[in-house]
Amino acid sequence: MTPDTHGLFMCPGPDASQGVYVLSPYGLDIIESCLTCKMRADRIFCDLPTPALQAFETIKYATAYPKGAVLFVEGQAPRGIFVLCKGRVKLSICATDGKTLILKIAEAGEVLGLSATVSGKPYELTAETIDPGQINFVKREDFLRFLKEHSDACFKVAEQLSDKYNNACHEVRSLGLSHSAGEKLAKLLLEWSSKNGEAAKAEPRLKLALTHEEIAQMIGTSRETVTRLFADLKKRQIVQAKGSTLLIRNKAALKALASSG
Amino acid sequence: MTPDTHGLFMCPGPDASQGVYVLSPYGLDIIESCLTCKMRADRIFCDLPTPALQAFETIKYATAYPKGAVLFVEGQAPRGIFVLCKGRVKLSICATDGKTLILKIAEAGEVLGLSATVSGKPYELTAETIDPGQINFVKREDFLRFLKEHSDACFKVAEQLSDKYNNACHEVRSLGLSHSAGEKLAKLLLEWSSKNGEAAKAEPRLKLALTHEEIAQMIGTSRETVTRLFADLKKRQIVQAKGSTLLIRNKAALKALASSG
DNA sequence: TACCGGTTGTGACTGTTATCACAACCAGAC
DNA sequence: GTCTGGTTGTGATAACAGTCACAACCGGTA
Repeated sequence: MTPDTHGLFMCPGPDASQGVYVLSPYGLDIIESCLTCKMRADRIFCDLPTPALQAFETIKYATAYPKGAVLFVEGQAPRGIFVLCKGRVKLSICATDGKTLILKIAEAGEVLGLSATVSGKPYELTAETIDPGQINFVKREDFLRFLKEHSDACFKVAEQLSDKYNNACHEVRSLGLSHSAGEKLAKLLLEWSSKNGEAAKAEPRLKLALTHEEIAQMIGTSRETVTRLFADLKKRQIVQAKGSTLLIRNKAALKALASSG
Repeated sequence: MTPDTHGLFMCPGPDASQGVYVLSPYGLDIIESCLTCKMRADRIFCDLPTPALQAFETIKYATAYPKGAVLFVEGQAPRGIFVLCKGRVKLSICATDGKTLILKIAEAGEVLGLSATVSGKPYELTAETIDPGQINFVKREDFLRFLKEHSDACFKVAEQLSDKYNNACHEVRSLGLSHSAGEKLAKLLLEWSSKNGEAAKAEPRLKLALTHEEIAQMIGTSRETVTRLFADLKKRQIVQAKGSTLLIRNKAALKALASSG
């Protein structure tokens, strides 16, 4: 919530030309060069042809971030894009009264601040790291020039933006068309349970990495309501908690809740 | 709500090479060629350099639509993009129980079905014309090829998508961070009143082109609530109705409502 | 004129959820 | 062990808004 200086924690690590992995200030290896990045192929944006990637290499700043760093705040003029290489980032919007809505938890491979950087309008949300990670920053002018010169990158950007739009539409559906908080929570749990290859399992399990407060902010309800809803789900044997992992015992019942309220 | 055959009403008008404007089946002049379109300069997407425009010309189908035509339905595989030249289009999402949420009323110059066409994922919303209009359709394969060949068009697409994302974020904010239906209605009225150069006026006026039912669908509430809210606003002298035009008599009060609830 | 479908206005009732207040709990620091 | 801050659990209360039901209205048409 408290914005830092410029959202830029420069990584003062050793000479980049030496090797691909260098030790960063926050105790994690940082990926110094995109050209040799092992994860590149899996990522929508990063999988560019070599010439584009080389050009990107010259304009990006590889930086390491601590937990809780604010990359940008909603309403700020766009400074540039943030390519999330490692770690997770919380994307939220926030009302004048302090009420916050978490839109999504961005994972590695996503590009943040893209639409604002392209359109020139202010960032429409706030991005805050929730664990230490690495982020490649590119200044707006550099990025726009890069896009004009590399049409394949430009197409990737369109793809990323489509993805984001898709996401936002889902959020709108969930917020606007649900009849109750229970319905929204069920939807969220099902969405979470469909990750990490748990989708097919009859009784998927998932890590509850967020507090009730944060879950409440994701579905636009109050903390107490979330607590009560969880209590109810447990009483009805639909879910079962084991420490911070949640076991979904009755997927069908959860699905019924998600679509009826 | 009832999907038509393919969302394509071919315009059987006279020879396109003859002139720019030809008479369409629905009694409106259609803009046959983008190259000579007078509105081109004002529109985000259409203002392309001549070579790109010429290429676009060869792949687009200029078609006239009646009122109430369904261009595409949420969940359908993307057939292509729809460039809205004239008329308005209602964009909505719809729950299994029939409850509908209107996301926005698209105006001339917007490109519809863009993100689905780019990403290949199903259309995320339903598009339905609300008055007769003209739409240029481009098939998905043609459009993707066009984008690869014309990087300036690709950049325009990124801009359009950014715009759409921005819009969706506003929708999320309004839906997720409002405390009451009154707050959402006030926000909507202020947004409407800031169009058509009425923004600066102390007592802006706006055309109420939608029914209470539709307004309810825009802010995710019930028809009766909208009726009651309007009655309340009138009683408190904040707005005043004159036929189908609404005069905002107390903008400050409306703003207060919009931000506090 | 009377009729009609769609829209708007209004009352009564009910369920959901926000809010406040406080107790219980848990993990880490000391 | 004790303290402490953050999290979770739970009750009481009030307000908001959805729903049903029906009356009133309005514009077009036969």
